Amino acid sequence: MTSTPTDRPESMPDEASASLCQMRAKREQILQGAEKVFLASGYEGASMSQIAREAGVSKGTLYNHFDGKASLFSAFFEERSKTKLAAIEAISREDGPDVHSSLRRLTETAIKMMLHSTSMDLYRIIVGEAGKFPNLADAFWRYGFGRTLNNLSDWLRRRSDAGELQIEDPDFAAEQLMILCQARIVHRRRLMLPVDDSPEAISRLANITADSFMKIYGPHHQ
Amino acid sequence: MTSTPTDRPESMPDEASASLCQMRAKREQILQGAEKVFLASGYEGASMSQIAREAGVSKGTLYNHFDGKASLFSAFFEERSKTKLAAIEAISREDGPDVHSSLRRLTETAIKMMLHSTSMDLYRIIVGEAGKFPNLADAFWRYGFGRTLNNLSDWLRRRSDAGELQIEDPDFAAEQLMILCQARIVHRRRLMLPVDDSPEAISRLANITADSFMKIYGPHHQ
Amino acid sequence: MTSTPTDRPESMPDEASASLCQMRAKREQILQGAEKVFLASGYEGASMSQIAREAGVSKGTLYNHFDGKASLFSAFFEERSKTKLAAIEAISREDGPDVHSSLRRLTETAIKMMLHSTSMDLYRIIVGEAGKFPNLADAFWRYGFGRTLNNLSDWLRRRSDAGELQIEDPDFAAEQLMILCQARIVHRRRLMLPVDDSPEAISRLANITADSFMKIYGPHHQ
Amino acid sequence: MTSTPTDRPESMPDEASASLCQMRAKREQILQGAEKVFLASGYEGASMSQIAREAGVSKGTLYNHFDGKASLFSAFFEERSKTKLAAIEAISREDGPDVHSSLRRLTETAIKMMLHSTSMDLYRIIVGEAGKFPNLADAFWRYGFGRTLNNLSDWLRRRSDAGELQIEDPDFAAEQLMILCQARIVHRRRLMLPVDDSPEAISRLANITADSFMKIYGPHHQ
DNA sequence: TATGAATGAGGCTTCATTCAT
DNA sequence: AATGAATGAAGCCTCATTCAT
Repeated sequence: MTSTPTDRPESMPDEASASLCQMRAKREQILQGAEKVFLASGYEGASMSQIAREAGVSKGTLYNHFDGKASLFSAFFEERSKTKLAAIEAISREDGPDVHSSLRRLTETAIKMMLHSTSMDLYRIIVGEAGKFPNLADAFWRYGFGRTLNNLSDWLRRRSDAGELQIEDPDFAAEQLMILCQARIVHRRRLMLPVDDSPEAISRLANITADSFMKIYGPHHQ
Repeated sequence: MTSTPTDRPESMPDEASASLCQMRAKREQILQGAEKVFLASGYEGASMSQIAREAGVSKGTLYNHFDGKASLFSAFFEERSKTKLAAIEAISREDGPDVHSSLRRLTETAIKMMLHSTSMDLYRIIVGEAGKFPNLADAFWRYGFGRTLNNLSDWLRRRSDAGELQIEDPDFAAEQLMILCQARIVHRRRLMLPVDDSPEAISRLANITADSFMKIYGPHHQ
Repeated sequence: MTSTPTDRPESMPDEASASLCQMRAKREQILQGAEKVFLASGYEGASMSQIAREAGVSKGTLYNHFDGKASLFSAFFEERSKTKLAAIEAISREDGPDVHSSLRRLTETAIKMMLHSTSMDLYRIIVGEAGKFPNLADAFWRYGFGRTLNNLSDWLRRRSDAGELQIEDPDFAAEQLMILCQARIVHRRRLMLPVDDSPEAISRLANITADSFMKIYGPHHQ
Repeated sequence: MTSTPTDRPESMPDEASASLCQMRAKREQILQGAEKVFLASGYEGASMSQIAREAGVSKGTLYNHFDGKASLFSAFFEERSKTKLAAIEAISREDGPDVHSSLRRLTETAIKMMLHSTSMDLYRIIVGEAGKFPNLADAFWRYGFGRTLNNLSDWLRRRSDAGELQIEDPDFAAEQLMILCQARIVHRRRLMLPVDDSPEAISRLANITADSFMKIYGPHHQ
């Protein structure tokens, strides 16, 4: 931001920067191969050869960039959690007057998000491998669920402060909302059970869920 | 030919029954080894040698009783789903006059159930391997979650019919109740995240959850 | 032949003879299973379990009747060489006046004999396993090829003595005749090469072969 | 970029060619181990460990060079059929005036050829495994017997055209000659039967065989 | 730094054989 | 004598990793 336009003039970009670029590129290339294979086969089921083939590099290169299979797996998982996990970010847009319809939009977004294939796959991976890679779940939570919960919690607090909702513990309320969104579809999908996930079904579920949430935290009619 | 009509009426003490007994015993022995190893290492991570060692039988014996690794895994998973998955069964005991306190007991039971180590481990396994063993998730659901949902749904319908609750879709309500129970503790535990699962924390969560459910489906104050 | 009808009256046929019969029957049953499997898969390729299954007996029974796999294989091979290997036996029928047409019948018989599936399979087995079971080839020769050669040699000697053929070494001549019969069809079939083995092709080959033999050993036209 | 137009004109001494050389060497090394073991034990009897040990490489290396046991076996067999199977090639040297003595030389060469240990071993292998590897017999025929037959057939046709022999079907005559050479010694040796294969015995047999052939196809004394 | 051949441990499975019933 | 469960050695193959080029 505050850097002058002539940052790093013409002195050293010859090799160092070029090779750095290439390194980064190769690394990303490898991570893409790793993503494909790990998501498809899990940690134990994946093989370094397969990853190398998928990434279009040699097996040796894998070991030039990462310490080994476990290391590559961790890198892949954290990297992808960071970049590919969706979170409800644009929540401030929902600061309009109608809480109820905002909630309906939010629940629908949340359900779709959790059904998204990458989220699903990462969830399955992390639940399956959490025993072997306990630290990864943290990244998964931080970049995925946790981020959404924070945003949601802030929003709920604001609306509660505004009197539109009656929430004592916004953190917990956010978590309740998110978990309610998992009923019926998301929960079953994680087990690969057959389920109707048509847009209509999702929309219907989102509405009921928002309604339920309003019943819990909506302003009491008295 | 000359046997009386009451030939061995209640049993068959021959060798057949003895050897059958032994077979069953060995099978169970193997399943116990399999359980230990599969729960600890997952499907791919487990090795037949390890299982044989843990079960105290030779590697060959594994193949006398099961067709192979996948078959043993399926048998272990279905068997354990059937026998070890808890479900809320004794729900009719809760047919007392006070719905709210019944619900509190139910939520607490449900949370404890889902936190139980076997349920947890089976959940982690099945989520991780559902892609490779799609039929197993079905067993997991049928013997675990599904059974509880059915029982709960019946109970809710009865109380709704009795006017103590106002529920249109008891199946869905049951699912909402169960999923609400997973907020905060169960959900985090599945990812091996640190969480306060002390009895007090559980009790508190159970109460809040029951309260929330009552807000959704309780009789409207008029 | 000279036995009275009351041979072995009623004294001992109870168990001993009955059990002896059963033993023989089981043995034969096993040998049939062994034949099927060994012919299909060779010695190393066959498994005792497979043989037991095919024979309809338990694996243990195999070891009650034979010392082990090698022993069973030897027994099967010798037994089948003895009973199933065809040899040109009814050669004296060919003592009619016309040597040439007798020869044509003989060559056709010989070719068909060597093409017969059991002969073929036994030949393939013994050539493949001769290194491991050197003694078996002897049985194969004695009951198969050798027997035919002897018969043929005798016949040739007789016709030579009768002046119809001019043969100095009937043993060798017999061998030449038999080996000439293997040209074109038999030889190729042993290698599983595609070949026309229709009755017409066989008949044609038999004729040419007989003609060739007559050219070698027929009475010189003077 | 700055390379002269005569950049590496006749070879490519880079790493590529060096590593290619090494690959070929290792491959040959493996094939030698395979040859030793397969010839001694047959396909099923051979073990990959044994081959690796005999070849002086690790078991894994076998699989870097060949797809598996069957693949290695095929490669070994075709390779050895191509390079080690003898065929009567220098047959045109026999275009001298004396057909009979040429034939005697040919028969002796043929008998020795077929008795040669590699031919024998390959024959035994292919007859034993032709059921499992049908395509290999083809290679065996093409590089061994078939090649000789072709050469011989051409030669016979020439001598027949020259009026020295009277042959209508040179292909078949060639096959008869070759098969006649297998009487007595070759045929028995394939079954590992004891046989006198001294040079004198071979020479005697060769002469008789040539004589017999001349009786069939020699110019008719009129 | 990129390559990919080499390694050898270890995985799943089959097999001949034994032995208690 | 018949059974078939148990055994453990051995078979084929794959894998993560190393290292010379």
